[in-house]
Amino acid sequence: MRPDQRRVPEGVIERLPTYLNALVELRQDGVSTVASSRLGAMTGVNPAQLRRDLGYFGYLGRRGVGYDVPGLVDTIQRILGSDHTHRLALIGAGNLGSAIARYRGLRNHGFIVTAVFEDDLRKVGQRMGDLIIKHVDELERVVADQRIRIGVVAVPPEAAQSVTDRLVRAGIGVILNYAPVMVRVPDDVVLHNSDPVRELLHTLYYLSELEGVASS
Amino acid sequence: MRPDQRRVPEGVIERLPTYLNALVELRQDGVSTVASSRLGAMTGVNPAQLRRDLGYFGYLGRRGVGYDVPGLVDTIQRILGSDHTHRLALIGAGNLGSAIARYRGLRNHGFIVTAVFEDDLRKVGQRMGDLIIKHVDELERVVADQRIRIGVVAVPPEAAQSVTDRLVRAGIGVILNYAPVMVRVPDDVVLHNSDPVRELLHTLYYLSELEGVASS
DNA sequence: TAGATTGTTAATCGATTAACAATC
DNA sequence: TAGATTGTTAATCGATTAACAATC
Repeated sequence: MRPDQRRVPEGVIERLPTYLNALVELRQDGVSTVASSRLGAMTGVNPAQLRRDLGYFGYLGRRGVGYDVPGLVDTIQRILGSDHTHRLALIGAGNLGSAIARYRGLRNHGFIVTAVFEDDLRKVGQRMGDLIIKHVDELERVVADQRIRIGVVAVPPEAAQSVTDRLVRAGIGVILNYAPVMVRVPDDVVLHNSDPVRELLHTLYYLSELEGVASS
Repeated sequence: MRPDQRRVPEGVIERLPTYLNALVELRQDGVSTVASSRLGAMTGVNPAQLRRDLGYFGYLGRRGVGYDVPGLVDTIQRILGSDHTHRLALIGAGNLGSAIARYRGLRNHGFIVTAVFEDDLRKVGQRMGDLIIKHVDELERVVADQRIRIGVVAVPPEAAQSVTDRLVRAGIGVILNYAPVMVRVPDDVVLHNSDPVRELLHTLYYLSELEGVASS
């Protein structure tokens, strides 16, 4: 088993987008080469770990010099798959949906919302940015026609599971769920439940700890 | 050092909200007692790990019986600090801000948005739910008056760091940042950067892997 | 060449899991 | 009591870090 075929730990994959952010920043500033110590300081990662992480993908720095910034940007984008554009289907044209559609970070990383779906007939047919809001019944057809592989769920909690099931049936590969319920998907679909409450509860613990709240 | 004074690993804290969700569900269904095997199956956590996690807080189940559902709900809420209500300051009254203010999950877990701030004078003075949108210049005063300790940043990326700095100066303890930039805070402030793009990039990797895209 | 920084080995650390005596 | 399930020990696993020879 060659090193670049070894299974890559999930922690490594989670750190790649962080590296990418820092590297894009460096590239904008015209920096052509970066040492693991500097990139580590920028991202809060131990330099040894950073070198090891990059090693998983067989990416080579130059001893005594460091890593080539543009080259590493390209490499990480290729590893993550963000070196080409991805079409997103957005389900839910409420406040959250509008916020997502408008989100600049998405376009910068090659994500383009190419279809928006809604249940509410008053919204169907209206514009959202360059797109016309479609009825959710068209979901399967449009997803297939446009060969969309990523779905973003931004509907009320009651509707989240049924929308998710439709996306799965339509053959989508990745679902990002922003509804405040956990949804379930088959094993072959990649799911990310984004629950702000869970994040808040999690940080809350550290708040109490910081303030030294007695537990008795 | 007694076991309940040992430092609790971060992974444990991250799992607590998941346990809490499942337990609340069980409680709604009138289940009074649950074994680690069942709760583990519901949450995707190994039963042994679950028992160990609860052990960190000195919480005791009953051998041969399991864990008391309402008791465990109370205990986890107390550990996380969600056994009493928390006031939130929301900064940014755009689409994202509106979505957050309306988010039901928050109120269910004791989080109440009690102040909304905006930069845009056209929005200042308007209503959002029961609240009047305030100008961001009032932030420090209102946060101090209402003794708010949690701030949620939902402003455009350019404004995120300066808003964060104001929150820090106002003495806030926890900041949830939903703007698509990393912001920096002093060590004594708990920060959570919620970057949807990072989540997307991360899931994207698994999509390519699933589809067996060749890397050469 | 001399200085810098990598790639990688070995050591450390911590988290996860299996197993089982204790006990409800 | 017999069956069930905990709390906890010991074993495993994997990730992180320090250290340094290789090398630009």
